[in-house]
Amino acid sequence: MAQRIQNLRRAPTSPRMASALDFSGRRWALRIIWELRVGPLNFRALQAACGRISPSVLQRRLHELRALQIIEKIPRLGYRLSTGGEKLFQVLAQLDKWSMDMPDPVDR
Amino acid sequence: MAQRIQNLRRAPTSPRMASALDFSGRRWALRIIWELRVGPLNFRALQAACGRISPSVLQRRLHELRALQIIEKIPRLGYRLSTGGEKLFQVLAQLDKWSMDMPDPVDR
DNA sequence: AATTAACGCTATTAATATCGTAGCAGTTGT
DNA sequence: ACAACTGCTACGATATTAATAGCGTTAATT
Repeated sequence: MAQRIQNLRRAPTSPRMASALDFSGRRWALRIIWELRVGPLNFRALQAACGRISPSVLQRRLHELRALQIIEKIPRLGYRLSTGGEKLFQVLAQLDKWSMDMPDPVDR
Repeated sequence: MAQRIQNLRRAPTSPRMASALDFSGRRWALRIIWELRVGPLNFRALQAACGRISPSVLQRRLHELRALQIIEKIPRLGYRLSTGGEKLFQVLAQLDKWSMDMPDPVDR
């Protein structure tokens, strides 16, 4: 019963938030945004910046990020954050601050 | 050369931020935190709140989230956000705002 | 006290995602 | 012409997640 009351009070997760969280849960998705924070990077530079991302996944994420209009492709410079992407970066900047006094990482 | 200069200027991603991003990239990780925003939920309620998470993954994430001290287990109420978890929730609240004028979701 | 229901969680196999490597076709620079 | 670099694809191996069933325990109901 206490459970039932709690569920009634709970505002359900919006579909947009659900898909934002879903997308964030795909590997490397947020990292790619983070690596683009300072300026545009091309495919191979982005690959190097991420460390150990495989090119196939990078390619998938870049498509997805473009579909979400978070990044855009520039003819000779590679990829850069869009206006909406910059806003999302602000969120990650908060995460960066949070991570500073975060406990030690946990393996998979 | 322009690339080289850019790399020099770029502050490299800190190890903590890297692992925070890595963890965020595990499926359902952020969603679980989000579902705990209003109050504690037990295992099965969390499972229902997330929609289609499998119990084995939920169990893994709960362990990981506890190791990161983001959530804590309470004897009869289930799981709730810790103090650090609440801070992380603030970050997700920003993401929620961002998601409101986000383009339509993208399939896998 | 007995029964029922809910609980947290594990086990198992199938489906899917990601990795790691090699390499191709096009462009750029020498 | 040539070499180096580019974005990107193909491929088989590995890792992660899904989906379902169900076990042992606890709590509530009768």
